[in-house]
Amino acid sequence: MPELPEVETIVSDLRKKILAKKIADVEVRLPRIVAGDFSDFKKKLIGAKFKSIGRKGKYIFLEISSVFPAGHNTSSKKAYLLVHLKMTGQLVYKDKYGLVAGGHSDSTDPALVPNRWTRAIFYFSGQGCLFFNDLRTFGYLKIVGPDELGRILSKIGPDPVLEELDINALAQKIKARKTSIKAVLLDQKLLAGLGNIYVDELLFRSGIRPQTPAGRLSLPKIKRILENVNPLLISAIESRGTTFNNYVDGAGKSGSFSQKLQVYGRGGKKCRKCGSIILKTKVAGRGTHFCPRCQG
DNA sequence: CCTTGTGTTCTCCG
DNA sequence: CCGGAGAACACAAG
Repeated sequence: MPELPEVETIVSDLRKKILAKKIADVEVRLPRIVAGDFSDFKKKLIGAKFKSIGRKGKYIFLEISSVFPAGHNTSSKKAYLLVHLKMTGQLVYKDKYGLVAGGHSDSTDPALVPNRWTRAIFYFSGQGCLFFNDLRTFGYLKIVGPDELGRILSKIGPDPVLEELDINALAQKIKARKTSIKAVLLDQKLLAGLGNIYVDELLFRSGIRPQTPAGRLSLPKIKRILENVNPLLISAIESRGTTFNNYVDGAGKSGSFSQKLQVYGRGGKKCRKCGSIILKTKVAGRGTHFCPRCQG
């Protein structure tokens, strides 16, 4: 599951590889993953370049710069390629297309692209391809203008890696919620970028049980959680993200933060801090892992 | 049956 | 009956 650290790793990888390369062609193998106007999709992309790549929370947006000849009317509004990877989406850049004969592979090895989960391919002039792979096809690609992009990004809360969080204001909001602290932290409208893995890890670091009603936590405890968010995400980015099932970086390689997970996916195993058995339950409809001793 | 991110819809409560 | 909150569902495939 790509969450903020994984998306950040992909974005920084792609910035080094695809910016200012002319898009020679776009192949869409599963039209369903293109949201919005399909004919507009190719029209806007082919012949253009990606001028910059941005991110907020788990949303990725690539600024499209047209490359019309001088004198051509380019006054039309800016366009962006908006990408959401949802649970199993990948964006993988390769210098060369087709490491597999026939351009089709059943291997889950992301080094072997395209494969049967490749949904779209961007071919750059000269050399280089960007593959959008998605096993479960929840992810999408969409051409959006500045207005729509702004509308989407304004619906989600601050990004704890890109912005300084207003801890006091956020703590007040959390205090007002009656649902579990885990459900609150998963809510992208409060804070953008946390998903199931990092919420479990964050609550372990903070010594708080995921099922605790948010409003029953003391303000100091809530602030402690919020102060832990940035360091946790930064350290995950330094490990290039968590590969648990499906995630790979912009070059198709795994992240190593999986080795540093304290609770996620460790149900039944010993807590690395106190030796207690990590419990697995369901909170907010999600698989939830916690240490009964370290987390109150 | 399980896994999960997000958008939508349903249900509950005051 | 309304608004808001929170829960449940839909989506998909292995």
